[in-house]
Amino acid sequence: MPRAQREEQILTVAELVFAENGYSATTMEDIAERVGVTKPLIYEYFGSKEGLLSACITRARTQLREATESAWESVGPTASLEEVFRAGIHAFFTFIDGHATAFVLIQQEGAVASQASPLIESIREQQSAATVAAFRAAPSLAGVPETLLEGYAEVVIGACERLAVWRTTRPDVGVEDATDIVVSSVWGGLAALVPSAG
Amino acid sequence: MPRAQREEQILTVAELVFAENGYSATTMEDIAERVGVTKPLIYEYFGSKEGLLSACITRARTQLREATESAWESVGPTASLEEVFRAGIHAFFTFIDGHATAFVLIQQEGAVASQASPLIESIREQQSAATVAAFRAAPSLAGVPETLLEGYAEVVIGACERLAVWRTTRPDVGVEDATDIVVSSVWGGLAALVPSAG
DNA sequence: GCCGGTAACTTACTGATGGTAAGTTGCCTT
DNA sequence: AAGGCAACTTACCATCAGTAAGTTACCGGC
Repeated sequence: MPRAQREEQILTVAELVFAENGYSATTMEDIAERVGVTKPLIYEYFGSKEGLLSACITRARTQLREATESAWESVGPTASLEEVFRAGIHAFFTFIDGHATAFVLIQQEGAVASQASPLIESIREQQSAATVAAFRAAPSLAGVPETLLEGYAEVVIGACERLAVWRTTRPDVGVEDATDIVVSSVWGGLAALVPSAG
Repeated sequence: MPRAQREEQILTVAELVFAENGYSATTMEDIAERVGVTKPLIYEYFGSKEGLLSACITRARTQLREATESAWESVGPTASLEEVFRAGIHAFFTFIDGHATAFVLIQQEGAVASQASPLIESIREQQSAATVAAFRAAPSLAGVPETLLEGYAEVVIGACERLAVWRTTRPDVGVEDATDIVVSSVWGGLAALVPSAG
């Protein structure tokens, strides 16, 4: 099997096993066995156990960001800032619903090495940057200082991630409900930034 | 040395070492050596490596919650809901500023066992519960449904934790700035809940 | 249609480390 | 003094991350 394809396969299996058993309880042989190869091949491709986790998280975070960006784009150019805002949040919760293992994995970020693996951190920043870019694209937010915009983006992302965790213990809270909670709690503050409207 | 005292000492060292090197890169002997005891004693007291991490996280989260609650209490009974709200958030960021290792540790939660170890999860819930209780104590929020209140609490906590991470790469953003960002982005939504005012 | 090379993959191993069994020391109570 | 328990150690095992040294099979060039 060609390398690229095998790597994808390993990542998929690893994501599942890491999410099921947790990082430290998972052995490289568990993963190798379920893929149908032997350990050294995985080391050849990913370097180390942490490297494998990093690769899994990077892929999951990239998928998450792409899902969000795609929602922003598909909302149409005539949409109001609030519509764009809501669409992104809705896409976030929808993605989590369909990729539970990926999300469990993202929470295992802390398991990876000390000096916050710069790779992981850069991927994380990409999502903040994308959110900031979405804000900045809105003409109504033109005059708002960059730092404030970044702070708001972090607030929204933090709120979404935490609510996603909360939702795993509250099956009665659907995607729409979660979206409503985020929008209604944070939208007011964001709207207050735009000079003209409220 | 009496057990209770030794346990505190071990927790303090472990918190430091885990925060410095990350969970999987630290060995039990690293910790034992820096404490000045041998491995089996730590196992006697904390059961396992994960047990030790759990104990560290539990202590750190408890301290964090207590700092927040204490701020709520000391704000006085005549304070408005907004003042209470702001005081809690301010206390949060102040605590993080003074306990960097504890906070790095809290982010390592994901490193601990599979299906979110019930112990860790219960500690996490304590903070949400405390925040909800603070909301509920406000007469103006009397009629708001419980689920919504819980959702808002999660939003605020998520926003604060994420901003705290962000702040580690933005030294120019002080405690006051971070507090302002959270209050200004989320307060509007919370205020909208109270029937009479806006 | 053989042949050199490389990509995909394996067997067989090592060292580190999480975890444990079986003590040893010393204080504290009776 | 004796008994017992709490604090702590030495010496060990088993597992698992990581590696060295191959082996197989495909693929391009002559």
